[in-house]
Amino acid sequence: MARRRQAVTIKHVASDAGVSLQTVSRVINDEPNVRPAMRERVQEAIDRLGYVPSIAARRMSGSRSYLILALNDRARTIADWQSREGSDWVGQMLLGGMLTCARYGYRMMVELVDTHADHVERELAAAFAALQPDGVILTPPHSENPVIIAFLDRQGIPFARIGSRDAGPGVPITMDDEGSARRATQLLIGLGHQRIGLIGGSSEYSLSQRRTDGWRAEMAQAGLSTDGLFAPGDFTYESGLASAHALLAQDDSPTAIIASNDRMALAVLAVAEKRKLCVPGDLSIISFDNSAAVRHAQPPMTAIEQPVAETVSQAVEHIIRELKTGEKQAEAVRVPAALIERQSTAPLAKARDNGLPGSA
Amino acid sequence: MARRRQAVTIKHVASDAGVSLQTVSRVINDEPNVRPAMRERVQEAIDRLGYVPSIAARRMSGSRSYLILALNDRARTIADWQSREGSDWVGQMLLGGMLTCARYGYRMMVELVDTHADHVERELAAAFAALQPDGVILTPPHSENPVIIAFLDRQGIPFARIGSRDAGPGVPITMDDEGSARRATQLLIGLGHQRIGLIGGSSEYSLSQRRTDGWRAEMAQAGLSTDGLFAPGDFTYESGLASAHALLAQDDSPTAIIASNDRMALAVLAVAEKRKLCVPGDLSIISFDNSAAVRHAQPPMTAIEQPVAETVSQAVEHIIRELKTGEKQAEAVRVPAALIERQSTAPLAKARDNGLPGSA
DNA sequence: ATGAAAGCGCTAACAT
DNA sequence: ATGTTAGCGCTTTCAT
Repeated sequence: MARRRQAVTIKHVASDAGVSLQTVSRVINDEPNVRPAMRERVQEAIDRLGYVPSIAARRMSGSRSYLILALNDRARTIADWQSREGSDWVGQMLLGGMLTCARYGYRMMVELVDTHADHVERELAAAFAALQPDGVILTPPHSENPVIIAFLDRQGIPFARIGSRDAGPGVPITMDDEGSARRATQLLIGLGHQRIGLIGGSSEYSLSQRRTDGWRAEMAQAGLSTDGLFAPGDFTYESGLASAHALLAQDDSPTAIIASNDRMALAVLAVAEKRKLCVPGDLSIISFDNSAAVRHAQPPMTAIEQPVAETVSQAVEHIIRELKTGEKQAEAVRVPAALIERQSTAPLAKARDNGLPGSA
Repeated sequence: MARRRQAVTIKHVASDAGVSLQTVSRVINDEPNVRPAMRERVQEAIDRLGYVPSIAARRMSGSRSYLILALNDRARTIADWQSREGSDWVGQMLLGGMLTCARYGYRMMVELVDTHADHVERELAAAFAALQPDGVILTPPHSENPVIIAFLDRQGIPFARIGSRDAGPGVPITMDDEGSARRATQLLIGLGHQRIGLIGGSSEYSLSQRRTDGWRAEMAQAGLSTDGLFAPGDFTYESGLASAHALLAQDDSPTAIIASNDRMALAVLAVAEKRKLCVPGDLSIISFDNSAAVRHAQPPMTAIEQPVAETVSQAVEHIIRELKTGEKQAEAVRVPAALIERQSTAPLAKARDNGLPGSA
């Protein structure tokens, strides 16, 4: 193993440009008190030598690590990767996060942490001691884990909480769950549906509540009842099956169902098929989460896109801004989500009202 | 911005245990020349204080960075993420890579690099200067980029080349492309097919050639001709459409087609539908790459699983072994891939021979 | 088997 | 506006 030292250091640049280390440091950190001519001379030496500062050395001298850590739930993330269902949270995070980080000279690293477990704190402390990140992005369900939030607050480190609207330390950023649920409900109402069911998400996620709230609010505004139209779920396919069965077994069963994620939407589709209900002829379905499986389902499903990349990108922007200016962002951010119409939603078939299956 | 210093350093541990820094260093690095009793005493102090070494400080003193860099092609990776088609290379890389790294106290970082471009070298040098990784994992098409390989070789850094079988510096690791192609061909021959077509992958990837070779070899072994049964492709859906049309427009068109990736397989399915061919009644299809879209297609497709996670995991193991022992692994590694049968493959329908569509 | 001293590349604090 | 000095936390010599 050859000892791999930095090939070209700030010293080389300094001697090449005939200035002190400090002046070079000022140039690379874009600090004041350097005359333009001098700045130019130093920059030229930097370019000529191909100098790039070492992150490790910068961190050592008590400055930035230029690292932003994305904290994801270990069990969930691994399960998602293993299922290969294409609900590619981490990929979308990296898409938004890495590219935005790169624009500011930062890098993004993914770290897996167990939400449940008494050792969260130790795990976090270890990751921080090893990596010393400058900022952190929390994803659900970490975004609302009081232990994690308190830890980050104590560190005095800027962080974003994705999927949370709670006040408190850290910037809360959501993907407008309530608004999306309202828009989905609106779409169905516009198609003539009146009995619109909703399968909720895991109560561990506050966004589940917000989606349910949005649906209830929109139904109420249209003067429609939600009695017997809510079924609980926990984001698993199995819970989707159970809830779809429960909703559709009723006398006055819904003519449309909104599922709080993609797997439960696929479950609704499966149940509809089993009950010989045509989608969208007899039953309209809308999925929260526009994953590959949803798009390739038969029929392709109307879905709400989760703008994960855009959300993480904004989170990074906030963190870096706070790092630079020191001012905390107080207000919550809400990233709009698109509703994509496909073939799982259709006008309510009148024929069904007289009890006859199928159309005229 | 509070100055964030290391909370507990090697100094704290040393004074807590009443030994010198050096002894603590020996313990955490598992070096010899420490008496068991002393080792234990130090370890206890480490545990009590929750000490974790700083990666930056370690790197600074000319030792490891405990970082393994995964180099992915920028354009391709971003396009994959944006398409959201669920062919989740990076996710699977992280699944295999991060977890294996963690077992050895390493971390994995993803870095995007342009394969084409005169500035590859500068980009690489910058990433290395900033991050100083201990090892690198090259993914296609980087795995066969001579500029990148030469650069890494000059650095004297251990690296793996995924998807390459070429000799040279770095450990070549493939997912047994040739064997998988043979097995897919075998399956179809076993079902009675004789005219088995193949749509090749981009010639920029050597694995494309290996897949084609496997198919040709297996056909030859069964005494079957491949005349007019090969169509070129470049992994895009569009190229899949063109090639499927070309193959199926012939008089003596194939009764089965193997597509060198998932998108082209989906294209074959679309073309079959347009030509009123039943899958698998009139045409069997096998996809290289078992992505979500392939599994949710109508019908769900028989596919070859790309064991990306396992492959990257093995790559990490090799790199860390080389880091520890200093000995290079010479032989190429071949990770077996599973062939998953679904409903896009079926026995050759005899009825079709007399020109009548459908079965008896 | 253990310890002491030097230095890695950089920045903060303090000169000038 | 520029330079000098003193570490940051750790590992590598080199003593003992």
